[in-house]
Amino acid sequence: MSDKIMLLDGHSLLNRAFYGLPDLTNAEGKHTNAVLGFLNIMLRYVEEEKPTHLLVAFDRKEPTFRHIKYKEYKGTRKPMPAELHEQVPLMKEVLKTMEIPIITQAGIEADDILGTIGKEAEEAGFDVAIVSGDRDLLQLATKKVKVKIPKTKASGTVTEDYYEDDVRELYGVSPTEFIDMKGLMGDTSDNIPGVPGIGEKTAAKIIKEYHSIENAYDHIEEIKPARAKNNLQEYYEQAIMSKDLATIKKDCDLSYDFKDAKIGTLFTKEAYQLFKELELKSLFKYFDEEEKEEETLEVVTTSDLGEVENIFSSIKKSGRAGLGVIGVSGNCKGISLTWKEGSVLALIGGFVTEDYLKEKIVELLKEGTELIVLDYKALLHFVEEVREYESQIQDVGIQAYLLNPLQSAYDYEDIARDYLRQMLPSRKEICGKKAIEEVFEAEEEKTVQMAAYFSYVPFHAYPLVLEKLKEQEMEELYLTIERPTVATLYDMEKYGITVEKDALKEYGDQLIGRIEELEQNIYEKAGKTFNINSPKQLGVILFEDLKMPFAKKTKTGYSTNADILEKLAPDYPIVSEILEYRQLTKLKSTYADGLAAFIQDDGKIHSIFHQKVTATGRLSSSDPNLQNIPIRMPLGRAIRKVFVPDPGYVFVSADYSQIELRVLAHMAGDEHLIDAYRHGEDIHRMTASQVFGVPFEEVTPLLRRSAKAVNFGIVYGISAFGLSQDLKISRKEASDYINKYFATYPGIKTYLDGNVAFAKKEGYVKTLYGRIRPIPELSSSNFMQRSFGERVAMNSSIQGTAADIIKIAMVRVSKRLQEENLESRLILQIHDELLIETKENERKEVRKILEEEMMGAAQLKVPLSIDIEEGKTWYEAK
DNA sequence: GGCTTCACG
DNA sequence: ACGTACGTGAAGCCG
Repeated sequence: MSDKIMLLDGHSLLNRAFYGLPDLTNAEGKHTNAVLGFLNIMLRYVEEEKPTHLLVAFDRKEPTFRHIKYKEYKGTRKPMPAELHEQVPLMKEVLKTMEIPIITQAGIEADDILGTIGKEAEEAGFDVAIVSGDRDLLQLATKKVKVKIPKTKASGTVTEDYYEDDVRELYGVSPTEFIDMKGLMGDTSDNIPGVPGIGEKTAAKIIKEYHSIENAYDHIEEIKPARAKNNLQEYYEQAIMSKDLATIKKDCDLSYDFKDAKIGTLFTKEAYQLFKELELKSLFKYFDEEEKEEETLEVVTTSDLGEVENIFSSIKKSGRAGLGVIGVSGNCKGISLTWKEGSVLALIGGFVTEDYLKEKIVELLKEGTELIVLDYKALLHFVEEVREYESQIQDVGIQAYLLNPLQSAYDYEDIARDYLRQMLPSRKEICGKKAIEEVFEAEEEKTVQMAAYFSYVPFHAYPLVLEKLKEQEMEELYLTIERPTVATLYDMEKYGITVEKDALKEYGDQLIGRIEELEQNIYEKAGKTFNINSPKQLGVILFEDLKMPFAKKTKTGYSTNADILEKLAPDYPIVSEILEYRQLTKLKSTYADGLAAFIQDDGKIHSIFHQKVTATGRLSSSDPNLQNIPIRMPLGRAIRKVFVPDPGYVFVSADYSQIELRVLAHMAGDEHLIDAYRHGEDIHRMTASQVFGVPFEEVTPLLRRSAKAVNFGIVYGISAFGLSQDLKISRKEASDYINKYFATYPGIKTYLDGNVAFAKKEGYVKTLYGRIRPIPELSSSNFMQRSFGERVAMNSSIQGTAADIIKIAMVRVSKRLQEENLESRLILQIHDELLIETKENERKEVRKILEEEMMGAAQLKVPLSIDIEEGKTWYEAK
């Protein structure tokens, strides 16, 4: 069997892959989708074609186009997006590690390289396969040279293979005649002019008959139709030039050696290292264990009590240990400890009881050991007593979140990847959906490894993470705000909030009747039954069956959201009923039924508060989300009546008044806005008065509402379009409002612009307390993404600073409650609001604490102000 | 699992 | 010309 060489068109394939795959980046923000796509195509073909030799041709530098002068002349040359551009050198590096030769040569384009090597390889007796995303390469097909064109589709990559005969079959001409055809018909995408008036049909007909432009010209009188004849006569020189432009050279002077193209292992150690760095996990399967050098941790799992005690005393001596708790929230299956290079202890099952483990952990802390964990709050759920030693506990998960809040997770495999540059199998990969015990029974070895990672990773990552935290000046933020917040959240989770189950059930039942009534009315008016909950079906009913006008937006169908339906409601009674139906079913499914499912045996809901989720530093809540309980509409608001305090307690709630605008006033240092707040003005009315040029007393409710929307818009990163949508006014008007606003508060404009400029330069924005939010979108080549990045830059330091202040307030309030030995406790945080379950006789004291600690949480250039309310239910306390 | 919609700040 | 307000989580539909 003869040797087979596969020649790849580097830029063309990268290009294909880039546009065929969704964006993908590694932890450092390097874009990798084109590289991955390229490799997937290449490896698949290596598998299918089994070539003995492989090489890749690249253009010299930029993706030079074949006919660059025309491109530039016409100004149609699109620059390569930066996200793709940066992947070109990366791709070359990858190929180098796989020992695949790259051929580039000054002044010679990639397809000429492919043409030349293809021909020379054929002459040397190789079977040849040329891979490119560019159909122009078809002219290189012969009986022995196959051209492969991959097509990246959503369903996967489909390939078209062309030998000489396949080209003939498809176009009716030979590959070389294909060039002549192009010379006649031209190619707008390549800016080959061709002959005016001759398209694909005519060109094919002429070349089929005369086989070349020159020969056709010799028989010019015979050419039909007349238009083609005349134009060919007139544009003959242009046709010849076009043909020349379209011709891929096969006689370039290249220096290369087929020997270098001989395929080696491909999957070298170096390649594995690089793939690891790029986080191309899906390619790991190609490597042998040898290249992976997956170091398994040496883990001690002793069943000798004496040995365990010995180890604990050497941990105490070392002063620091990584600690992992294995199990789910409080239900501990074991722990692992890492206390020096290469020493890991996993204690799972066997003689170790939960109480024994808890005791040992507290003992370590008592003797001054610093414990490094991935999730301090989880540790608290296991051993609450550790809170007394908070200064000795480091939460690497939170530290990693502060360094990059954009990640989706901060599990051990994430920290190991980002800071230790190790790709560890995740818990999910090891256990799947199974419970730990189950896996432990079947695969003890693996479980022990995983357990070890839980302490190994934080222990080894901590020094690195801490150093970066210091570099970024966020250590204080961590020590004074984030770490103390952990125990506060733990308390809120543990206390929970009582929900009256029966009352909730009744609330839900009372919705059913009306929902069914609406359902029947809607079916009747629609003339048929359908699933009202399906936006797709609903869209068809409204905009096709009932022929309602301007079915405006669409992506996967008609848009049927509340904004659109509200516009239709006045003219179509069915739409009002749909809106009401939507409202009621939301209340029923998400709140009535949804909340009921979370009520525990103690009659309470213990939702989870997340500290490592949001990009801005806010908290989030889940299972269930108690931060989005209805309040805006009366019927929804009523659900708050089922949230009640323990007997002998009341709810006291305190919310910051316009904290984000006040933060903005402070950070921007705008004199006018600061003055307004210092005088305790109604800020929206004030804004209306100044922006619309009306005396303060004469501001109408409508004007005030508009001004309020503008104030909101400013905080969100104002855009004329967004404001116009919100106020249902024209873009022009919205734009006028914005301009007037900035004229009124020039300091705000300067600040926002400065913030965007800073973000563009540094790649992130900062809050008042030093929290960062990276904004990778700002360097995107996509207009939409970049604009988004600008809005984010304007919003994040405001939202983030407000979040910082509220966290400070939470910690201060909790501390006061504890210090003063009160029985009242903080049970919820809803972004700008704190809810305190307050002992009846502590109401006065609690109000005082809230005022002092919330208002005193930050010293801004404007006062912080809060509103306090209280009641026997959450409904009343608001 | 992605998309839509909608509840909150 | 591009097609959006910022930040979340949950439910239901549908390929």
